[in-house]
Amino acid sequence: MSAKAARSASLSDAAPLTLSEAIAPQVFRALRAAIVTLRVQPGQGLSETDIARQFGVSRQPVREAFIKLAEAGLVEIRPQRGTFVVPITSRDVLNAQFIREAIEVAVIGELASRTTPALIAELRRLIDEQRAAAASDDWPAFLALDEAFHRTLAEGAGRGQAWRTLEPIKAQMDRVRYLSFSGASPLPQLINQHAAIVEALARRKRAGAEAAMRRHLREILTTLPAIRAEHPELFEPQHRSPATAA
Amino acid sequence: MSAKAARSASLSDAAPLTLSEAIAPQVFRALRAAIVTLRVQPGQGLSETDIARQFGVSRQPVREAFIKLAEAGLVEIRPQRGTFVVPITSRDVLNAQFIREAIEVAVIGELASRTTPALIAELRRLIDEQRAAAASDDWPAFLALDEAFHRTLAEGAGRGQAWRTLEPIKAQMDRVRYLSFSGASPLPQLINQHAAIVEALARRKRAGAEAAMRRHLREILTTLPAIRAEHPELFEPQHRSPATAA
DNA sequence: CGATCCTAACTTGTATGGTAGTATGGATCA
DNA sequence: TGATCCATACTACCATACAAGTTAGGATCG
Repeated sequence: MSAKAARSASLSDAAPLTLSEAIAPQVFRALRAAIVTLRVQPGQGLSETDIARQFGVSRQPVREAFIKLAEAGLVEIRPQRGTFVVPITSRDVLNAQFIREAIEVAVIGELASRTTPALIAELRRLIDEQRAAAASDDWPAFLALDEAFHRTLAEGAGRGQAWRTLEPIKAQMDRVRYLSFSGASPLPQLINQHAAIVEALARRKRAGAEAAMRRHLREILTTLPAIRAEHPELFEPQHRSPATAA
Repeated sequence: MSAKAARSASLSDAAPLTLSEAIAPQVFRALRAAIVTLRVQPGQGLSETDIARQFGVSRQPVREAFIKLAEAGLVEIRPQRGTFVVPITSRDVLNAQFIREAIEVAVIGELASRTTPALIAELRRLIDEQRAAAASDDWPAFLALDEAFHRTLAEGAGRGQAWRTLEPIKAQMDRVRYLSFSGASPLPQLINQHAAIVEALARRKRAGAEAAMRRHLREILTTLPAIRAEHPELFEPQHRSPATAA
């Protein structure tokens, strides 16, 4: 059909699009997942008409999904020109990390003085499951369990709302995290950091819990350069390397 | 025309709706301003058709504005039922305050070690203007200058992006701040807090600057109960006073 | 051969029509 | 008098049509 450049072959692979829910949010989630898992790569153009055809719906819900993706900073809508997946930029990743660290450290600080044995047990159960996922090298499962771990912390502190506002910001980091499965951060190390956080919480050591969380969340700062070096085509072009051009 | 309950008489008062920009964001900003300044009050219903008529546009851009308002937590879209301005809830205000404090304290902490004389001068200039606004009891001008003060801090720390992500969250607090003009927090006190922050920054006292910012941002926590008592109709009904329900 | 202009095929933005679902008010019946 | 049922008038959501603008490519002219 389209003689244009690389178009994603199939976005609606695992997209049954139930009718019990509005279409627009379903399309949004499907596209976000496709972007975060890099099935559609930075720089690629997304056409409302094209995506609508793939999902078998009209342009309207697709358009609304595009707007939400743009607010999350995953695509850029250029009026009358096109919509494009934005490249990963160190600037955006670092900014997302900064915001996430500020909020999650504050959450863990509050939680240290109001933690309950039930919560500690729940967190330890999640860590056990993470060890199981690591043992079978199931990276997607670990990502989901990691997400559950941090969300449980936020909800335990009564800050579930804060976690929800964090989600669009986290999306900026998720593409990098998805690339980390190549082994940038060994899973046992991440899991041990989780364990250290829970240990400090169990002993109600506020400063210790905050420091442990900070160390954990700064892991991405050390892995980012390696990932960028490994996949330069996914990142924005380097500022100015004097000896590269055509 | 409409025999329904109280409809806002005129939303398009100061809404020329320039053609050089897309309509949807303009409608969004106009509606947000109307909600934040309480020209449309909590509980009030907003109809796509009605608003579209008032602005002289179609329903589509109005719908997109509604979606963005819903993401900011200012309205609630109930499918096939209607869109309603959500009441102010202590829970949401407290949550917004929590997130804002976490981020702004982190920003001021970073800024303490990288501040410049030019930035300090700029901040002091803003404080002078705030004193002038206070002297003439110009509350809207003070609100704008307060916003500029905090934004300048964030941009000075190289965290302008963080400030932008904070904006939709701040909207939750803005309705309360708008009500504060009745004198909940005396302006000189707020300005002195600003001055204390800048003073700590100028002396590069990181802990002091963080503490001063924390004190400043927690001001709303003390004024909130009074404002709620003064305008109970703008807030959600009280949770459960033990002597009312079954 | 080279630069310029113009046409045609895209893009997003907006307007309008139609559909499914919900709330409301009045008529009907016990 | 009271409760129940039903028709009507809303609502948000989706589909489709149109408009405004941009870009790419080919024809034309120098």
